[in-house]
Amino acid sequence: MRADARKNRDHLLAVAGSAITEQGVDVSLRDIARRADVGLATLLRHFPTREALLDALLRASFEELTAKADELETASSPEDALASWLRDCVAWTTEYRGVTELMAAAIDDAESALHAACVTLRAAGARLLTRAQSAGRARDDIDGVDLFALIAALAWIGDQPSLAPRAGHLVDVVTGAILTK
Amino acid sequence: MRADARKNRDHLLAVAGSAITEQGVDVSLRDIARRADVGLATLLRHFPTREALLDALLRASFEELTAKADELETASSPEDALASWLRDCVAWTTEYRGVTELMAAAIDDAESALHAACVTLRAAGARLLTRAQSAGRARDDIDGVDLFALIAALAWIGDQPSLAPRAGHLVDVVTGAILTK
DNA sequence: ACTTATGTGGATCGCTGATCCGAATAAGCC
DNA sequence: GGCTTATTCGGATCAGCGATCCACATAAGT
Repeated sequence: MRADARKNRDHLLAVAGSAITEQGVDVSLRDIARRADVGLATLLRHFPTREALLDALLRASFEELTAKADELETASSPEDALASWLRDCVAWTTEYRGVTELMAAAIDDAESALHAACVTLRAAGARLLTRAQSAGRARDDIDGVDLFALIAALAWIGDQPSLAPRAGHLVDVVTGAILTK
Repeated sequence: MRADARKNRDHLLAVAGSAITEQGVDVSLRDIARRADVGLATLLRHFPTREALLDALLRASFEELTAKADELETASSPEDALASWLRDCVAWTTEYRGVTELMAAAIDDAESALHAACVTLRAAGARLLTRAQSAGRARDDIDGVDLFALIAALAWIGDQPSLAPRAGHLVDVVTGAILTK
């Protein structure tokens, strides 16, 4: 990649990061380009879709969450690992308002740039769930997809200004429903 | 209201109903106007915003759900009433893909045309919850807002094509978390 | 310094919802 | 039935969106 292209790409990612943090993932791509002093076409060549931009922007976070799951798998009790990871996932999405929507859409659209990352994340959660179930610490009538749905739904609550204050408590309520006493 | 205006209004509501059922609440207003053989301006004069259109379209459903809550309050046991109403609410939203988003936004935007209906619905749920709590059948650490958030989140799951198949089961899971044994 | 392959961004397209205002028309009156 | 007037209508227009095209600028390799 040419040096100027690399510089534009990095700069765009940085600007997109702040713009999305401020305004949510639905921020106008034209605005991002303007704030980066770059033409809209340039932004769209580096990141052909909004999903591609978010994929580049969130890749590090995704890997972090997946790694965290792996770490918890050996470092904590099955129930603590699951509860803690669930909480981390929900907390993470609050940084990127609206990202839950895109992830839910990406999970069953193999063409989406975010698809792979979402599937990996879901698999990481499924491992923690299976482990807890094997230990008799989580109910057996849910699977990885259910877990992903519940996490996404709780994250969605965190995205709604009116409901966000309850998100933390409701994570506890749902966690209690997943874990067996 | 003039006869032609009334006719246009009713026709628009009917067309909007099918369009939204087919394509979700984000359907283009221009499309609705086209399908109703009417100018876009006419649609927008009758219903100045998408929320106003949905308010007119969903008013009957809202009243039905509220009435159902009132009826259940006397006709069923506290726990059955709550569980059944929760299920009804979630099932209802599946008819109007995307409506959950708008409701969550309307609940803390007093200017929204949907605001009043959402607040009333939330209050109806809160009454059922309080009754179950008084009977010792529901956990005491949640309130009407939490219940609304949970219902909305479950409805949101039902809106996501990839997660919708799990919605029914997850309603049971969450219901189990709300009710005490 | 020159050539070439790469990157850029203004212009444009089709779409969205919002608004304006001249034309059409229903309702009320004589 | 014919006239007047207040209401309603909808084509035209605007600013915004993401997507695409292509003449131009420029970095990289010789």
